Amino acid sequence: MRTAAPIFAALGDETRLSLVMRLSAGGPQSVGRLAAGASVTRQAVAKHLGILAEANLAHGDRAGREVIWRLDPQPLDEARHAIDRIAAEWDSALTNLKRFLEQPDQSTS
Amino acid sequence: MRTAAPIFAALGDETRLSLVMRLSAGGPQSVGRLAAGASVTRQAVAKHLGILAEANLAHGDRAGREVIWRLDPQPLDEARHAIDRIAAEWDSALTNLKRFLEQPDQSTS
DNA sequence: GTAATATGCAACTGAAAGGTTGCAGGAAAA
DNA sequence: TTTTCCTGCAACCTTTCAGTTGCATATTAC
Repeated sequence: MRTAAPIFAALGDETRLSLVMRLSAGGPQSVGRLAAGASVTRQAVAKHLGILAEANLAHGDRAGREVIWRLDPQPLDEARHAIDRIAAEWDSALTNLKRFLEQPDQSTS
Repeated sequence: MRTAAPIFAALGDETRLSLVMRLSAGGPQSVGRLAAGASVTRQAVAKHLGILAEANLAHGDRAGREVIWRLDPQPLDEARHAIDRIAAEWDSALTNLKRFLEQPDQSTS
């Protein structure tokens, strides 16, 4: 579960999240093409892609003189499961609290 | 959608993710109790709680001389929807690619 | 009232993150 | 073979972040 933190951290940057969105919507793309649509330099984009790769969220394959980057969906599942687990436990905690509050106090009988 | 990045960023720290997990599993707790189970100082925990509050993931209510912190589940939903959207578009991109590859080349006929 | 407990605020430090510029190297086009 | 294009590497700068220590404040307990 602690392994989910780096994934969230990788998604927790506006530029990187934008790259992930464009990779998911537009399919595999080269570094240059991704950089052309970004508001930062190509080197900054390359750095962000490297961070996504370290989180196993994406990887690039060389094709001639360009490198094509594509998403890697498994870590997304892990992140989603982490959120699901938090939400589920939180819901059950709320349910337990509600049950506790609604239960008549039996010590007064 | 860009609003999801701060939420991911808030979840992208091990200490904070651990706090979120404990709040979801153990229910509302005071700062001191959360700090007692953490590996960092109470002030560090307080800072992290403040960051979670800025991301609207949690909030604290004063109760006497302590402050009770509880989770705020709505932003979690937003984060989950962001992941769902990425995964959905990614799946459709894969499906389109597969369809393209499997389609017989009609220009050769 | 005094002591103990729980929290908040402020200043400081070290490290990491995001960004840039400049240059080098390899592949493709002329 | 030159020239152009795409990418990687390295150094540097600035800002942010995580964490700490020390002190002040408010509330409960004695």
